[in-house]
Order: sequence, then C-alpha cells, then structure tokens
Amino acid sequence: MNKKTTIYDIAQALNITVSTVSRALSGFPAISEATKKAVTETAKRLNYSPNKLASALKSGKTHTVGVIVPSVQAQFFASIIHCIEDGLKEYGYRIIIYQSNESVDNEINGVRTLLEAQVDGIIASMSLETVNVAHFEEIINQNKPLILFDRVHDALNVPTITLNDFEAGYAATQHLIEMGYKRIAFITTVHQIKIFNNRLRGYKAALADLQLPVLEEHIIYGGLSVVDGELGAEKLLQMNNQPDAIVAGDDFTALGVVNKLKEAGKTPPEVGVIGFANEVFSEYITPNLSTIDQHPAQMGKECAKMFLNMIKQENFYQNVEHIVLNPTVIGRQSTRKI
Amino acid sequence: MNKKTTIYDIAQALNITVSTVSRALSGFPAISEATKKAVTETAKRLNYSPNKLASALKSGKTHTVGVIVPSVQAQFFASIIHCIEDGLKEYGYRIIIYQSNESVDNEINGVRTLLEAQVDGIIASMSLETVNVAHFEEIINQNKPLILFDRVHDALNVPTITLNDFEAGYAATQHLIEMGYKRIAFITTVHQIKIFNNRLRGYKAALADLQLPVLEEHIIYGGLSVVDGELGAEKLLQMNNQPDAIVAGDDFTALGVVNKLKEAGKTPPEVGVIGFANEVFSEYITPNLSTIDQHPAQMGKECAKMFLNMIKQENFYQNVEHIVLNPTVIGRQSTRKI
DNA sequence: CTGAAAGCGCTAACAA
DNA sequence: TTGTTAGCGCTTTCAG
Repeated sequence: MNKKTTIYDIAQALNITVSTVSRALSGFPAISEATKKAVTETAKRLNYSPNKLASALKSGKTHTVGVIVPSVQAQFFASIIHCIEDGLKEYGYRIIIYQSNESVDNEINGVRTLLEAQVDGIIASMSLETVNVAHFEEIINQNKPLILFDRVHDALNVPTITLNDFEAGYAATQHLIEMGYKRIAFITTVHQIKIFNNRLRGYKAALADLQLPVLEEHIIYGGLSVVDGELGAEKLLQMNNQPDAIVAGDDFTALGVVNKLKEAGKTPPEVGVIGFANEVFSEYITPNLSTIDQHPAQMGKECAKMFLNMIKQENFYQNVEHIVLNPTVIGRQSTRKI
Repeated sequence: MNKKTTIYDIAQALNITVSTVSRALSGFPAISEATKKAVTETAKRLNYSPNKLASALKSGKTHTVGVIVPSVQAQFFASIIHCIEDGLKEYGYRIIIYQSNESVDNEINGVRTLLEAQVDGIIASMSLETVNVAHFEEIINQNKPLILFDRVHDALNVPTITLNDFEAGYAATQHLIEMGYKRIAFITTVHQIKIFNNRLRGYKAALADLQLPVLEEHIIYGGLSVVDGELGAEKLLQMNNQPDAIVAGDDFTALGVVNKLKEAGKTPPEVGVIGFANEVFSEYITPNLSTIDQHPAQMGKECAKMFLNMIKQENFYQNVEHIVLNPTVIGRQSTRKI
C-alpha cells in the first residue's frame, strides 16, 4: 500500500505551498480561480481524501455528535436515531451511537468515550437506572452542548425534548372513560423515572376530574414487557374489584395484558386495553391495540434542530429551551366498548 | 471556560516531561511506580481527559468502526447493530453509524464520510439500489478492513456474513409443502439483489424436488411492504389458478398478504402464509405468522468477531472467510393447515 | 493572491 | 527510568 496522499503531495505536484492548497480546498475566497482549479484537479488525480482527524485536532471541531440511548432495538429509539442522523447529515454532522442497555455504568462509560472522541455535543436519553447525573454534568463542564430527550432529569439545566407525559397518562385514561369504562387499572414500572410518574399523575388526575375513585390496588408496579403484562393482568383478574379496563405502561406490556385477557375469556374490548408507544405490531394484532403515539420522528427532528441551534449560540446554556410534544390517542379495537 | 487540561499540564504540575506522563498513562512498563502513581493522581486532580483525536492522528488508529446499513429502523438491522456495538465495545472500539436509506448516493457518501473520519474499518450491508461497488473498493484500496453482511456482492472479495438464502427459500417452501399446501406462490422484489434471487432459487428447487410444478405466473415481482403484500395477494386472488399458499418476501409483505386474505374470506391457514425475518410483531398478529428466522443477533456477533480477527492479520484480505448462517423455520398458525 | 511557520495533543524513536 | 525532539495532517496568523 502506497501512503495516503496529503495536501503536501498536492502542493509538491503543483509547486505551491500547503497553505494555498488548504485554502483552495476549503473554499477560501482570496484564491485565484486558476490555482483553485489546478488544486481540485490534482486532488482528484491523486485520489486525495482529507483527513478530518487532523483538521478536527486543529480546529477543535469534529463535526460528530454523540447519541446515547438505552438500546437501538426499541422501535422508539431506532426511529429517533434515524431522524437525528437524517437531520444532522445534511449539515455535515455524523453521529456516534452508544447504547447504555439500561445500565448506569455503561452510560457513564459512554459519556466518557464520547467526550474522549471529542464529539461536538451529546444527545441522550437516560437509562432506567440513572439517578445520579454527575457524568452528564461533565459534558456541561466541558462546555459542550448536551440535549436530553424523553428520559430527562430535573437536576440538569439543559435543553430537553419530551412528550407531555402527564397529558399522555391523562388522555389514555380519559379515552377509556369516554369509551364507557369505569374501573380503570394502571400498570407501570417500579423505576422512579419522571415520565412514568407523570403518566401516573395524569391517570389519577383524569380519574379525579371525571369523578371516578383512584384505587391504589388498581395500580400495579412491576416491569414493562409482554411477560410483565401477563403478570399484571393476572393479578388484576384475581381481585374482587376487577377493573373493566387497563392502561399498560407500553405496548409490549399491553400485549401481555391482551394475551392474558383472551385466556380468561375477557377479550378486549370487553375489558379495555390501551398501551403507549404505537409500536409497529400494535396495529396488526387482534384485536388491534389502542395506544398513545409518542411521535418519535418529530422528537428526533427536534433534537437535531435543537443541536444545530445551540452550536450557533455564544453561550450554549444561555436560554435553555424545553420542547414538549403532545401525545396523540390512537383509538383502535381494544378500547371499542360495545 | 478554562482550557482543557492536557498531558502538558500534568507534566508541568509534576516537573516532569510529557513523554513520561504519556508513558505513565498508557501503562508503559519501564516507569517507576512512584511517578506512575503521581501522574495518575494529578490527572484525576486536574480532571484530565485524554484527547483520543490527537492520539489517533499520531497512531493512525481511531478505534472506531463505521457501520453502514439501509436503516436502523428495520428490526433486523437494529438488532445487528446492537450486537456489533456490544461485541466491539469491550475491545475498546466504538461505532459510527451511517444509514443509506436504500440509496446508492447516500451509501457512497457514507463510505467517503467514514473514510474521512479515519475509521479503522467498515462493516456494511448494501442498499437495494447498489449495483456498482467502486465506493466499497476504495475501502480495500485504502487497505482497511471491509466486512459485508446479509446484502453482499460477489464482485467484492471481502469477508462476508450471510444467511443461507437458498436454504431459506427452500425451507420456507418445503415447510408449506409439508403442511399440505400444493400450489405455492412467491412474492419478491424487482431488485436484482443476490439474497432475493437465492431465495427464489430455493423456492424453485424445493418445488422441483417435491414434484410440484414451477409456475411463472405464481411469482410476483414488486416491492416489499404491507401495501405491496396486499397488492401481490390481490393479483394472486384474481388468477384462475389460485395458489393455496404464499411465500412473502418479508414479514411486512406477509402481513399485507394476511390482511388481504382475511378480507377475501380466506384467512390463513386456509391459504398458507410464511414470511422472512421474524419481526417482533409476527408472533403477535392473528393468526400469528410463520416465518424464517435470520438470526440477526448471531450475524452481528459474527461481524464483530470477524473484524477483531481481521485487524490481527498482517494482510487483511489474505484468507477471506465467508460465514454462512443457517435459517430456521418458525412454524405458527398461518401455515397450520387443518 | 500566496508563502512561511507555528501549533492542535499525543506518541515514540533516540539519547541520556 | 526519564528527557528531547520530531512529527501525524491540517488550519491559520502574519508577512509579503
């Protein structure tokens, strides 16, 4: 393998200096058309490819943004990542992805790795485990843009893009009530994550506003998964005061609930079920599943836009914006009470 | 913001030279325990964070691998990416993701971007549009490891991780025949991509081996999506010689087929349906969908392993390995002929 | 419009 | 065991 060609090779070939080559290549105005053309052609002829590493080292800008998510395997995050990458790509930014797998240690590692890679900023959604946020503060201390989405944290005074989770919980519950259900249960996670608490608050508020009692035994704390949904439904079915509808923490949990209800001969919409996230499968299962759309595509777009805005600012954290997206109820068969 | 601390600051603080600091930090053996300890402590005290960019520029190794996929939104690729990242992480490599969105131009751009970012290697799956592979050859010319998975290309003499697609097509068809179906149609894409051709060959071979006729009119060339599945099924339902089972190009297409069959009162398994990819939803739709598992997790793991192996070699392309995974038939209700 | 030269932060050969 | 020094490839200030 012959060595990679650098601007030195181009300079040598044309008997000019590297600075001229550099300027010609980077569209510097005060350059004669002739030399610019000569440089461009020679670059192509020698198959020159710029070393962004060197320019990054010099300029301090890598044009790379770090993205930390629990896992790219969740539809919600995949969709967001897709849109972040798409939104940044046309402005010359690429993204490095780091998955926390819902572990704080991984997350801490991720922040460190990304900072060492000299990313120009970080866009993140926290792991379920994360309580202490010192690692995120380090990003701010290094005076780099940090943007949080969906799973955010109040202790961090940074821009956020979130869903109105209170409203999501409220709307889901209200939807069920409007469809005629009266004893509504709620399955959520044990983790003290803001978004789940907010949904729960929304649930309680909707019940209160519509004159229905809030029963603590109808709130199930567990995990979020198909299996957890089955477990939750089982518990609820064993109660004396059985619910006639269930709000499940996400669509997978809702799916588990649906399975268990079918088994028990109470196929939705006999007992109403609504989930969160509008996963791909929700539309296609039987009965198809009512859910709350969390607009991940829009969230991703806003993240990208927010980053691009931030780097234009003198002081990144001067006026910290908080964008809140509104959830949308998607009513399908699983809540269509006859 | 005070400037970031570098090894110079540490050196100055301890009245030693940067080389000593560098050596102490990188675990160089010939260093006294005392200085090593002093350096480590001072580093921590000054909140030192290494600039990997500088070391990468110097050493020519970024410890970053570029990954190019059509889209992270497809479950299959998300799963592979997850496993690649996981497999490389513990060896100190991170990944940069580039999505082609099934466009060659994006893909060409992706290769260029990643090479300019000086990645240590690239792991890719080609876009549906890709015919010419000159951009991938550039990676080889730069003497960097290139690994292709799933959507590969014969013109490129590089390591590959693929599914045995012939076998996948064969097994899907055989499964239907074993379940008692006799007139089996096949919906595939118009794109001349090897994997789809191989599946088609497998389909034809299975029919031939089991003494069933191959009917050209039963092979539908279109796109792969829910809508395309509906269109394909519609065409097949209008024929005089209607099929009694359909192999669909992927699970989304299969889903469209199922929808249309339900509409026509021929709900599977009355007409059998099998897809490819084992998407999350396949298990949960009604009737739940038979499919071919393509083992994305294993594929991702193998990609990571292959890369780690390759960089150990003197000459990356000395003995090019081709790993072929075997598909697994997952038989569910949609092919359970009564 | 172009050239000379310093330096981004780190590594490593060579010297001591 | 530690210091000196050159340089990775590029940008940019200052001079011409």
